[in-house]
Amino acid sequence: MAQTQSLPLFVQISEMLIRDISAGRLLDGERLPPERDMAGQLQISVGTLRKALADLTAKGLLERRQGSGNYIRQGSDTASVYALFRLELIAGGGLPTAQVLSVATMTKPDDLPAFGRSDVAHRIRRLRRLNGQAAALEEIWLDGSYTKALRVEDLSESLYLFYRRNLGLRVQRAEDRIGMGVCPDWGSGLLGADKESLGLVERVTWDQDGHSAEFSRTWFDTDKVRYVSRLR
Amino acid sequence: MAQTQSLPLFVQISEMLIRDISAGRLLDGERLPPERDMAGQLQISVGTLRKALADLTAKGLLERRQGSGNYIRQGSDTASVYALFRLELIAGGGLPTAQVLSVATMTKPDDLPAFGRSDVAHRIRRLRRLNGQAAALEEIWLDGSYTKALRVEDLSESLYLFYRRNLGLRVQRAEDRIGMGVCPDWGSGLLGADKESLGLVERVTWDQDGHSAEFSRTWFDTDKVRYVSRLR
DNA sequence: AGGAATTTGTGCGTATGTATC
DNA sequence: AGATACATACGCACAAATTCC
Repeated sequence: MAQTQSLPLFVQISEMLIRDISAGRLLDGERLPPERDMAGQLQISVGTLRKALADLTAKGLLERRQGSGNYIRQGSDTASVYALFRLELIAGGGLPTAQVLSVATMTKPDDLPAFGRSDVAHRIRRLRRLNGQAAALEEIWLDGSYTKALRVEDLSESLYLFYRRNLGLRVQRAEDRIGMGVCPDWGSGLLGADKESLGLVERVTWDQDGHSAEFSRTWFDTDKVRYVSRLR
Repeated sequence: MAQTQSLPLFVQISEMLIRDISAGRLLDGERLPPERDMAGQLQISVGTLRKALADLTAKGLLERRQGSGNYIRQGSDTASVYALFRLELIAGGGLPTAQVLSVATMTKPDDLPAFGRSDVAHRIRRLRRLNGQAAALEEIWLDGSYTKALRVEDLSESLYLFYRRNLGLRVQRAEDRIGMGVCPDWGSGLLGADKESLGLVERVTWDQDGHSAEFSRTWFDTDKVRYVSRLR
């Protein structure tokens, strides 16, 4: 099992299992083979497998029952397994898409809280939709230490996928502050009927090394949309 | 290292370190001894110590740097280390206290979402304060499967401590839904000036076995208070 | 600049405890 | 009560990152 210059073995196993769940090869409620058997099939040690399974548990995809077995727990959304937070329609669900409005790089304005290790940051403004309907405005400040430049065409639908694949940045932890706020100038009109007051979530995220990576604000109409955060 | 009928060793170590941080015996930025030395001092194996340290990392209290060392990262709030979520004054901080208004046990009303394994639930209503000032109303529905009866005098300041110590219930995961709502009848007047609309967080929590344990609603004045959730 | 020493990360194997079936 | 299966704990070897000289 030599595996230099690739991801750690337990990460490979964990991601393989996540793919199996996403693809429907492992179904909700299904029981996995005993750890020793499974480790034997995969040609890895029990300890390594256990580390991969602990990862799935942390993501809420697995339930481990001592004396019983390991059971797949497929969350409501398999697509956004990596997502710690999501927007959803009050009615429930909604297909999420995101449209990048602008990207800019500048020295951090004074009204931002302290985060990251650089004086500069990339500002990403997005309009997020659910089932095609405008649902929220988002302004993300990514610390300048991860990349020098950022272009609109770099950004795929999933920011976190881009962060991970292109910048080597993995978001490990986040803190949300929930309150109300007024619609920013640049977003006026984009959310439909103008409201005096919108739901506002301010978020700071941290990377795999414990450094704060992003500060972001998300404005949304609380009559149409809910903001869901998954904690552990 | 026999340790029957007490908490696992790695949990004991983790909690000891958290107490050390809270008490100021370990300061922000401080570097811990090498793992092997530390394990030797504590008379435990390196693997066990590593599990405790992983726990601190997950809580955002430690930064581990390969080839360098383990560094204390003291969050803004040392007191509520166990908390996944907290209320704070917009100005920042505030000493949290909670006053139980009522406890009742009944079959679950229809307007609750599906959670837990029992048909009955305990309803706990609390008034939460910050620096003595009324900050939020809270209605918690605890699934009936954890205990038959619940009395006001059972409940300590920290519900989660009570859950763990008396009910064997450890909250492992939670999901918050953020929106707006109107003040419930039973709480009118308690939050001071009547508002048309309050911040509302609906929360479902899961126990160590992956069963949903609680459903709760928290109402708060978004002009005075912010709701903070810590994700991982 | 570069190599050695230090320190954490990964992976393996094993023994024993404890919950479930 | 016995078998099964996960949980905890120990120890070792080597890899990778950092630091120091």
